[in-house]
Amino acid sequence: MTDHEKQPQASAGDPVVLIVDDDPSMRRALTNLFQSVGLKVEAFSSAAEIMEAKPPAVPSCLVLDIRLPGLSGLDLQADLAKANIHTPIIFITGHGDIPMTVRAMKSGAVDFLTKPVRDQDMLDAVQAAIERDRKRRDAEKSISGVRSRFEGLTPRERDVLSLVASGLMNKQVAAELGLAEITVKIYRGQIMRKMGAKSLADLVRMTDALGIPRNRGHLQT
Amino acid sequence: MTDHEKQPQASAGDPVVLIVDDDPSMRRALTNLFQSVGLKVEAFSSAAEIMEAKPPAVPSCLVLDIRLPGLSGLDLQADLAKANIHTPIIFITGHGDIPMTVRAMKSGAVDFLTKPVRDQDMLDAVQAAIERDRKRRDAEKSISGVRSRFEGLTPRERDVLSLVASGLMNKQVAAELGLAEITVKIYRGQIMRKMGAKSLADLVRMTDALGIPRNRGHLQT
DNA sequence: CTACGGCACAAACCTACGTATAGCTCGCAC
DNA sequence: GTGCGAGCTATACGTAGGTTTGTGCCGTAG
Repeated sequence: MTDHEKQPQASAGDPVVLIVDDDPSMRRALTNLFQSVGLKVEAFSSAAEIMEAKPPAVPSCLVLDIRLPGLSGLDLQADLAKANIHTPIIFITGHGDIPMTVRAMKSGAVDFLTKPVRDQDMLDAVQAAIERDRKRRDAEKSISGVRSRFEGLTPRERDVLSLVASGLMNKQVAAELGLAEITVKIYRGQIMRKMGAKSLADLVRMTDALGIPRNRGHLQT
Repeated sequence: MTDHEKQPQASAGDPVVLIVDDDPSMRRALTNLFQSVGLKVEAFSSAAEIMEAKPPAVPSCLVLDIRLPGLSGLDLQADLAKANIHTPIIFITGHGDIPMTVRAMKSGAVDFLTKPVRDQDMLDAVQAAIERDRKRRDAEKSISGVRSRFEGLTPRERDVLSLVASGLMNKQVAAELGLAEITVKIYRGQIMRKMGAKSLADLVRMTDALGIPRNRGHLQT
């Protein structure tokens, strides 16, 4: 084995900072700044340009000038949200106003910096943004496996799963679905195997993570 | 208080808007605005003044001028957070800047409006803020009962609960705690009764809501 | 001292859970 | 048709979960 180290899956690879700014000197300055602390950088000059690039597969963040040729930074933010891309965004502005700031922050921006930007502020913001993205990706990944296994269930198995995870006994599930108790038991076993759940507690947490509706749920005062 | 309206309050009472502004004319204008749409209002002229009042027990929100005598609006926001009071805050400012806005929004403000404030903007913001507070209160209430019941558990019962909710079988819990299986069964029954859980699924969701650490949890890819 | 609550265990008993083996129908793809 | 998978059920058996009744120890509050 040349490579006995199993490092990569800890939490994805090296993070990358995506810069979108139409000012070449600004791009260069930011690139140098981020590279000086060991961050990878990709720079773009317009919103359209970055929309064509594929979303990065590693923890990343966007540094956007709010004033861009074509789509503005805020428009790009909205488009990314619509495209279900949740890369954290840091805005930079030369002459921004408060309503603009509020709109950006309400839409989930991590920060909104005014020119001239202090290097340390920018690095702090990027640090926080990348950390946020890393957490989001970890959470995403942890349920993607569960979700794909759920897709592998038959419709009937999903019915049973829903009721079992609600806390019903096998006989109650059977009555609810018009089945024999033994049938429910067998489905239940298949569900546990297919979902890779080692206990009912596992199964309950999986269904909650997937947002499966509870047909008989409760948690009152 | 002649209150002829008999409103059957579905969940919690009438919401109230708390205004903090040192300008009497502003207080009057805001009070009139909110009352015109049927909202209750309490007005204060300084941060110190509102800190002495007791936190409201109904869905509410704060409308703060950012520039106040004594503690500023941002300071008040920080103090409230430290005091574990999470009433949503809407800021108003005459001459705010962007860093101030960012700081307020990052600290959880729902909105940040600039003078002159358009009535509709203010009402929309208050509406959103109150709705947020209502949701938070509902969530809070739904676990407060669970939490108090958990407090009623003996230390040993909590040990067992933790392991049972992790998905261990009774015999495994017994081995882990150095007990006989029968003892675990008895504790388990007491836990179910004390917590008011009608099923293991209930119990698992309660422990998760309480943030009880899992001693043998898993949910990997 | 006595009473009480937490902790721990045991025998007996019942219910619920889970699997294996086996058999059936139906619809669909080859 | 033949095969296949989903769906459904049954008998049988073993394991896990859960309650009841009763016993005992320990420490502390009254």
